[in-house]
Amino acid sequence: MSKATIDDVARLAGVSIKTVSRVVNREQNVRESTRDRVQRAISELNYRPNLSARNLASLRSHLIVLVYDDPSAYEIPSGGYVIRMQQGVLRACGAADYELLIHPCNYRNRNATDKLHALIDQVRPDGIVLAAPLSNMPRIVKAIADKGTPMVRLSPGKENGGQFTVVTNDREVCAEMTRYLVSLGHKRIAYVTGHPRHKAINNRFQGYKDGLKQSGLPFSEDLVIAGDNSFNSGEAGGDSLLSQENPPTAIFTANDDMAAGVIRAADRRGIDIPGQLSVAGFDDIALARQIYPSLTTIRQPLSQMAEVAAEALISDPGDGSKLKGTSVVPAQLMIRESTGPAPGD
Amino acid sequence: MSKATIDDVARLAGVSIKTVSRVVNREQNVRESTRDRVQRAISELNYRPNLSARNLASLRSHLIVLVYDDPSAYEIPSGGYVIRMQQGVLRACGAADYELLIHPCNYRNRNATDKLHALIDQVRPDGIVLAAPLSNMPRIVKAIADKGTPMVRLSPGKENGGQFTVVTNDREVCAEMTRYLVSLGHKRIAYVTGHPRHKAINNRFQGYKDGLKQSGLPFSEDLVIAGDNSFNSGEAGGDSLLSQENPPTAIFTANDDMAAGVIRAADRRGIDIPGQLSVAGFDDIALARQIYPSLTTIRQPLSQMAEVAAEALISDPGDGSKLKGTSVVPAQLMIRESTGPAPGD
DNA sequence: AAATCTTTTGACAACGCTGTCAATTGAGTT
DNA sequence: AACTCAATTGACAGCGTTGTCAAAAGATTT
Repeated sequence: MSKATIDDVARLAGVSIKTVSRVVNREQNVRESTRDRVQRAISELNYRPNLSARNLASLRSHLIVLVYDDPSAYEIPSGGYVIRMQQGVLRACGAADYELLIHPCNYRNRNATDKLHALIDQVRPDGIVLAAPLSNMPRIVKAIADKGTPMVRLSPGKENGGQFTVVTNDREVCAEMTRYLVSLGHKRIAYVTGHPRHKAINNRFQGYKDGLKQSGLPFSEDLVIAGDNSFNSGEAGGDSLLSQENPPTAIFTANDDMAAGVIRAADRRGIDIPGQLSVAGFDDIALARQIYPSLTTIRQPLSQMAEVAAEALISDPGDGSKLKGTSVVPAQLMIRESTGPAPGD
Repeated sequence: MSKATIDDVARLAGVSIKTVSRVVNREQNVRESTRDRVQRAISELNYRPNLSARNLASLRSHLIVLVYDDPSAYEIPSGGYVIRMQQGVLRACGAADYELLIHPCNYRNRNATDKLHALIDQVRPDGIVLAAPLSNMPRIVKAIADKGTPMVRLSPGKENGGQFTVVTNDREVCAEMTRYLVSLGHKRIAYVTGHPRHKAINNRFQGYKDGLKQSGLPFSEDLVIAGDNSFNSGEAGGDSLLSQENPPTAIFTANDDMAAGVIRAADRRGIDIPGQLSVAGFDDIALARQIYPSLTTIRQPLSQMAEVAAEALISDPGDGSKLKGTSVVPAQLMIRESTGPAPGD
């Protein structure tokens, strides 16, 4: 039932509240002996500084906000994505006695920016971690920047809007995946693109093309199908590709959901994976390990990216000195069962 | 760049700050005309009350905390579960201008309760939504209750620890699923149990037994396999059941992950689902709709439960009058492709 | 021992709001 | 018109911190 305040601690330790404040905030110039005395009083009373009072009196709120595309706007919540980012931010918060407030943001909504403004005005967070695809929407970025709240963008591309941005090497790693498929003997490697709204999607497609070029293979429009990131569009794309006269021996998709769709399409046609067809995705969603065959894919280091972002916000002294440039956290190839040597190779 | 304060609004509207406060808090006894004037000033200045100041001055913090078992403690984050609860709480928060703070709690950790206490002391939330399985751990419940913070427990069972509890009818709905399988002609219906730590798991098992009894079918230990909620344990359980001399024609598992494992085991043996084997799970994770055949399962109304919980906390006037008893939100059977008539029926 | 400088400490005013309680206003009565 | 009572409004003191600035205490130099 404790609700010890700084006054209680000061009284018990026989010092002024200001000195207690100094100890709590790890300030310089407190005699070792008094610091000890205060520390003892703090733990005896189980004192914890009230966040609201701190926030009100100082410029730091000890609050980080994670803003991400509202998953409830989709039929199937792509929860894994969000959870992993949350975990990353929470790791950084936990290490620094910060708390995390979450704010799904539906950018399709007219009042999305109003809500962001309201949030910022009301809670005055020390920083905002802005997830993709919002991090690539000028309207959203501007809404936050206008308020002057420190922000870190999580982005799959290299582009930088002036704020500190944590990125992955989507393009490079997709080229790597493509080269890997080539190294298995595949010559006809198809690609299913995703929803062009996501910047990442283009980077991945570029990476696919880079990989072909680097391997000396020709790029062919016939082997590219437009999907929209959904399982269903992957299934449709797979159907379309596999019904060609000269079907591809490998299909690389811009995300795992679509890869799962491709696998289902192949399943229904009795096509063996990876014997007759190799399939690779992107994301490493939980499903990737659970389907049969398990899916070769690319894992975005979402949780590390979010952690790096939150750390930067927390450790910034307030002048933005830690919030400059770009930090690259590399993605990783996850080779599993769905890819294998090209048939007859 | 707005940072209008209540003083600015008061000045512009030509009233005292107290009157502005009254308007903001929708108090009675403000003349219509002054209310209008204040409202106009508020929207002109884009004023939003500072949350910390409110929190400090009043007993309400406009903050809800969602506490759940730390999913990062597992290998495969069971994110869907958490996301859905978050969505429910957020719905209630959005409707009432509340913010959501999330707090994963690793109960295996010695200092889990300390962290909870720290959180409560620091942010003084208006309420805590406590998710299962934490909601059934006396140590955790007590840690929160000791601080006097209003709390609502989300629980799969009927038990009630003295706090307001939002529950599902796990047991009843599992009996219903069992009866449904019987109605399809199945006589040998196996069951894969989950990790006994979760109270829900026992309720589900009881429901399975209830269903058998209600259908006049005998219960047999031979048809029960112990799993641990993981995909792998489901696969192992499936293998074991399907290698019996007289294998079951239907397998009901305590969660979807294990059901997916069973399906994989059947796949590998070339057993057709639902032709030769019906499989039913519990949870309705995203995977359930994505695998082939799609999974018949039971959907917990997690998001509604969380919403009901948060609403109760938000609407409680502070005397706990809204925080009594138990509220049941029924779960729902999701009949899909993985169940069908018993072979030869 | 006095003078100077540095380190350590404390008094007190914010921070932006709500609660309390008293003052003012307006309506209804006599 | 004076009086009563309810509705409306405002003054002011907190809420628990931190920032500012000055005072006190030590350390160093002369």
